[in-house]
Amino acid sequence: MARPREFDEEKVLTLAVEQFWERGYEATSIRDLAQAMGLTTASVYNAFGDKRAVYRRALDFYIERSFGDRVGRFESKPPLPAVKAFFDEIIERSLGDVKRKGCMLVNSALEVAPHDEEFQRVVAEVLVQVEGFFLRCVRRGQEDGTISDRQNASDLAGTLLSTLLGIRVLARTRPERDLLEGLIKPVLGLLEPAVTTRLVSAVP
Amino acid sequence: MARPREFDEEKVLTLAVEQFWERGYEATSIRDLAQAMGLTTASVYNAFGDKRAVYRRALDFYIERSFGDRVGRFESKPPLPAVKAFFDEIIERSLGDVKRKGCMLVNSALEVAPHDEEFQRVVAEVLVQVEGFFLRCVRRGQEDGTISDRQNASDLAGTLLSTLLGIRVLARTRPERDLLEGLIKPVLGLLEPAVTTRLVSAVP
DNA sequence: TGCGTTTTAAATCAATCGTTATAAAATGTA
DNA sequence: TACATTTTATAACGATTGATTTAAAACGCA
Repeated sequence: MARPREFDEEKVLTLAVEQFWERGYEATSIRDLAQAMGLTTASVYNAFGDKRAVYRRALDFYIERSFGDRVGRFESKPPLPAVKAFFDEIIERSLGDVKRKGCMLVNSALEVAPHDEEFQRVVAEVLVQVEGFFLRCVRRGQEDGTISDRQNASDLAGTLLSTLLGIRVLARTRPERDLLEGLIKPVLGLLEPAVTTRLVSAVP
Repeated sequence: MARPREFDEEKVLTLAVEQFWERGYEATSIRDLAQAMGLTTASVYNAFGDKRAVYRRALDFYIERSFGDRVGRFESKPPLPAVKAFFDEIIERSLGDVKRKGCMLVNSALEVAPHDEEFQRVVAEVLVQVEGFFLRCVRRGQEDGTISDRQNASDLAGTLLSTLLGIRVLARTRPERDLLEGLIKPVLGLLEPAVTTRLVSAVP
């Protein structure tokens, strides 16, 4: 019926993600983008619409790739190891981030979302999902006694979420292993059941 | 000797901060900037150099105004109340941020610093200073017994720093009081001395 | 009151911005 | 094989970008 596309949409979207992720929205021109995707500007506009639409698709693609499977992958583990493994992976990813791209969701939360309602909604939804993952972990752990119940589960989930975001920002300018691995220790200690409390009731 | 400036440097820098803070570096054109500062583009270039130089001066001005006095203001308080008051103020500032500008230092940590060595150094230095403030608070508290010593002081300082950055990011898309005030509770709980431990040693 | 100097204002520079025509190339279907 | 349709490549659109030029305006000092 018509001339077929010469490119694979997933492939060029991966390249678009790479470009926007590294340089951000404003600092990436359509020509930068087209070159990174291996397309002409005409093809970009024909296939995706305008620049904002490409960014939208790229961000969705990034979110799907970064949060879609990961949550499920950790949720099969016991609660405390799940949280620990989650942060271990984030720290390793941050330390291995030679180009200092950080997390594209955090980047768009600061550059794009504040001036664009739609992106604000998208980012907020993902943050709610991540918070939900933490909340389910904490609840499960508090029920089976593997996570301390001295603190409210919702509060703890919020603490974990803000810690995650904090690491992502901090690693952007100070990707130091000691700093990142050190700061996570007290947070994980917060989750561990208090042995001292058991000792008290065991003494008499 | 020559024609005097018609503007006050501090005043126009305050306006430049406002513009860069709200829109970021890339999304702010020289004409946006000049208009916000109430100057012509020629005056901007004559007085400051190029766009990057204006941003540099604006960021320095912001840092001085935001971190310069604040640290000293809290450091006169007892350690735990100092940390608590610091976060209370950050939360109130975040919730009152109608324009969702967030923290200009965090913004530049993500938009400018990754692609500019000089700004990377500037941002990193401020983060080290804030970490130092937290570290001094924790150390003082651990010495006089008002802050728990179950966790390493450096680790705790890192946790507080990442929590601060996390709040700044989170509030940008989800400025919800319950969320922010909730997440800070476990972090402060982390600092409080453990009453149970004292009970254990008091029993025999 | 001029002189030297700097800041202003206005216009303009080439380059790049996001976006779109135009027409050739490439397909399935008739 | 010719037609209808879509994707390509190339070029160009007006607008805006960061930055500069030119000349008038405004001072201190001689």
